[in-house]
This record gives sequence, C-alpha cells and structure tokens, in this order.
Amino acid sequence: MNAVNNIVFFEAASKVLKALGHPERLKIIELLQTGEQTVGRIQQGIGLSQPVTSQHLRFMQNNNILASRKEGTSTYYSLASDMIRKLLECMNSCRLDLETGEMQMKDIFPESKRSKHE
Amino acid sequence: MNAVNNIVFFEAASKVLKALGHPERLKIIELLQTGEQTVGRIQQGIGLSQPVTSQHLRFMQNNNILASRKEGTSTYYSLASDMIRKLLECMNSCRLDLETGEMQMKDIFPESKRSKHE
DNA sequence: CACCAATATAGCAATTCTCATATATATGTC
DNA sequence: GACATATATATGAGAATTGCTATATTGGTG
Repeated sequence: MNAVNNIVFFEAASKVLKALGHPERLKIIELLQTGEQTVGRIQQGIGLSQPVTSQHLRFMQNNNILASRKEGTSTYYSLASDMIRKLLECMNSCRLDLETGEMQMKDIFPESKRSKHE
Repeated sequence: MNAVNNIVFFEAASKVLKALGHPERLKIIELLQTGEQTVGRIQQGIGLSQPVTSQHLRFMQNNNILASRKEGTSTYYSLASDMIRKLLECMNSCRLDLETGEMQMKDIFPESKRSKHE
C-alpha cells in the first residue's frame, strides 16, 4: 500500500461516507439491508416524495453505495458493495451498544453550539 | 429501542458520517488514531493551511467527532467517541481487504458518470 | 395507438460547504 | 508592555447539496 493508493482510498472512502451522511439516505440503506427493494417500496418505507427518493437513490448509486436493476416498469435497488455492508454492521453494532448502555447517546450526538460557520 | 430513538440515532449517525465524509478530514482522523495531536502537527501532517485546518477541526468538534484540550498556546485534538473508533476500525479493515485483494477498489470507488444533479 | 403505472430528469430557490484572505485572541518570553 | 508563537474567528465568493414542482421516459395493457 503506497501513498498514491492511500490518497485514492481516502478519496473513495470519503465519498462513500459522505453519501451515507444524510438521515434519509441512512434509512434507505437500512431498509435495503434485508435485500433489494423497488423505488416505490423504499418511498413508502421512508415517507419521502417520489422525486426526492429517486434523487437520493441516484446520488447513492453514483457514489457506488447502491446498485440497481430494472424489471418491467420497476427498478430494484440494492447495496452495492461489501464496504457498505461492513459499515452498516458497524453502525448496527453501535446502535446495539447504545441499547445495552455500553455507549452513551452523548458519545455520538453533538450538543455543541454552532457558530455561523459551524 | 423505539421509533423516536431510531430517528435520533439516524440524525446523529448521519451527522457523524457526513463529518467524516471529506478526504482531508478523514486523513486527520487517521492521524489522530495513534493519539492526540496539536493543530500544528495535524496541519503539517496533511499539508493544509492553518485556517482551513482549524475550520475542519472545529467542524468535527461540533459534530462530536473530535475533542480538544488546551495546554499553553497549543490545542490538542483527539478522537471523541467509541463510535468514531469503531468506524475507523471498520475503514481500516476495508483497507486491509483491499490490500489482500479480498475487496476490489471498484467496490468502493465510483467510476459512474454524473449528471448535473449527481 | 391511447393510457396508466413506475421511475427518472430538469430547473429553480434556499441553504450549506469549502477554501482563501485578513484579522483577532491568548499565552509565553524578554 | 512589546513581541513572537499557536490557534481561532470573521467574512466573502464559488461550488455543492437539498427539496420542490413540473415534465419526461419507459414498459405494460387494452
């Protein structure tokens, strides 16, 4: 693993993280954990409008978080990579730690005040 | 774990992920894996200007990714939570999978074309 | 072909990010 | 107090993100 590959990795990984960094998108990802879903079902599942749902899906597909396949008039979206699955596992493990009290909500939820520029 | 907590979790987690979703910030986080560092050292380590470095650090602190303490004229930043450490572990594990060929770069790096709206 | 259902895209306004430059603050030393 | 060092903040410009409304596309059915 050389420096160049490191840079590539950071670039790639940060895109993935950024694409995950939106509450609705995170919900979508969770939804897809159990398998592929159509746009319609995803939309129902998270309660967003159809265009916004589509936009999030496209965004995630462009960042290689999701893959899709068409069947008739439907499009099925699914998790695209092992990395996503690993990250999801990690998130779920954290959520479990919260439930068991092993981790505190304050450990991940900022109560900090923001200045204008964050 | 009820619905409300889920929402809180998604909100919190997505902020964390978003704050991690920037190549330079990811580098900073990696740098801090081995322990706290001053702003100066971090700046050297990643090669950014002092103000930009400070801004990234503030952003991450506001999103509870980092903690800081002052000593003399220096400020030491460090990883703020177990969640971050877990996510870091996960990322490093993925990087290892890349090295061993267990995972392919294409699994996390998008080659997809972008439309105007991503 | 007309029409419907499912999904995608365009275009726009508001907000947020990111980086750069300039300036401020705080601490330590002489 | 004058000054240097380390860090933070203000501010502004350009880009990216987000969600909305309207419209387009595509496949299936009669």
